[in-house]
Amino acid sequence: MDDGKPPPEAPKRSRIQKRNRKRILDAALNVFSQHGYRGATLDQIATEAGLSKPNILYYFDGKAAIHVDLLNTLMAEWLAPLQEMDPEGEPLDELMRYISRKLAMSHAYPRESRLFANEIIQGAPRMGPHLASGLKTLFDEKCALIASWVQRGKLAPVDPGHLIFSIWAVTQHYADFEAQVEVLMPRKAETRAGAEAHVEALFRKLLTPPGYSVRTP
Amino acid sequence: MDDGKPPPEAPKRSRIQKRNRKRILDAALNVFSQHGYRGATLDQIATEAGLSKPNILYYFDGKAAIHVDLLNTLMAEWLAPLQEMDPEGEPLDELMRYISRKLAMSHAYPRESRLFANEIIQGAPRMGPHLASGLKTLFDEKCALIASWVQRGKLAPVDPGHLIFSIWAVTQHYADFEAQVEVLMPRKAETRAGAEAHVEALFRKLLTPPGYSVRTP
DNA sequence: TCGTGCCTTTACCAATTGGTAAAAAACATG
DNA sequence: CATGTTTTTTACCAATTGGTAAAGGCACGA
Repeated sequence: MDDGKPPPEAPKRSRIQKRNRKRILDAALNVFSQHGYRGATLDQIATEAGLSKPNILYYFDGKAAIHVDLLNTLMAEWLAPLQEMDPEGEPLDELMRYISRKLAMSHAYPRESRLFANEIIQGAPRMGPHLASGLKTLFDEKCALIASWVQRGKLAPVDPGHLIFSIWAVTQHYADFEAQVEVLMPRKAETRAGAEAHVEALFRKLLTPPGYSVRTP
Repeated sequence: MDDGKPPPEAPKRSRIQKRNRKRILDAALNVFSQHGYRGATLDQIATEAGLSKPNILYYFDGKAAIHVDLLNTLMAEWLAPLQEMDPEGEPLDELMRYISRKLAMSHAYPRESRLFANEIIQGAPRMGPHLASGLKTLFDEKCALIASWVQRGKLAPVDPGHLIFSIWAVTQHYADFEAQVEVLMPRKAETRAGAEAHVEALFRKLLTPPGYSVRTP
């Protein structure tokens, strides 16, 4: 695959460039995550960034380039928790820790979650290759790892792929459907703690292998 | 609330009107569900419907009206399974049946699911009232029902609100993130059966109360 | 045959879209 | 302060946007 951005080569950006690029990306994250690619406008991004439209096009090669930049950055950070699931660790602990980190990320970075959701809902037109290469590899690798854990009896029998899907679904739901959650469950502080407990219980019950240290003998 | 459309009064639409309105709504469902409200264009809807743009505006009072019509229709059908969860039935059966129906709907109506997802992700700007009134009432009612089931020991202790959220999240995920699922799990026929089994196991394990007819004594 | 009411098209609009050219301003550095 | 470079603004542009006005078509009963 081609890298749109050069991490090994020197980006050598001036102070001003770094500051303004960050402003633009932050504004674009707001706008893209709320309206999707086509629904977002450069004028809106410019206004939100406090810059003029031509000035934005001085820093980025067009609307698409901003979107791609956001998506690239996002993917790397987004997949880190899954990547760090340790084959050497205790299987149930590793999975529960992954779930917990994923849920925490949804709470901390709801805009990123919605940006990603928007792109996927629209059929991933600007991210298809990204998915098929990087994500697919990681997904398959971790599926195999989970399958081996199941085989060794360290986890209850479970379909690894669908397990990962349901983890993503449940955790990201709190970010992507925030508007709905807030209407239906207005007390915010409680919601977060409740979500954590619920998600923890949901997956612990699913994954705990039979006869694994029953709490009520 | 005000009704945009008159269900009690006679809609009295001609053959042609019924046919063309259906065409327009179907085309609009495609476009809105893929691009969100702002990303959708009347020209695109018109082309997909096989009609001219002014002709579309002969049947609907503008882009917003089409969107609202779709959303109204959607909400009614979308909530039916939850509505039909029977207070008199066997709790675990009722919930598992609801989950199964919800998953089936996501498979059968992915466009509707994505239309709804798009609207919520964007902060539900054209559906806030709808959520706060109709949905909230139903949600609270069913939460109370589930809570009473838990109280009677018919279900394992669970937060009803978060339970419903996780049911929505997991089931809708297969529709909303279809593009991702298809990349990561290419064999389609198996995916559907696997999803059903996984979701069933996930929630059955969560909800089955302690000592409820253990399969492996 | 002629209306008449429903449907469709043609020809427009003003506003907004992503994007450009080039001048002007700000900045850095000798 | 003079000079070259980086950044920002001004003034545009063609294409697309949602929407309108008005003229045509079309079926159908009197």
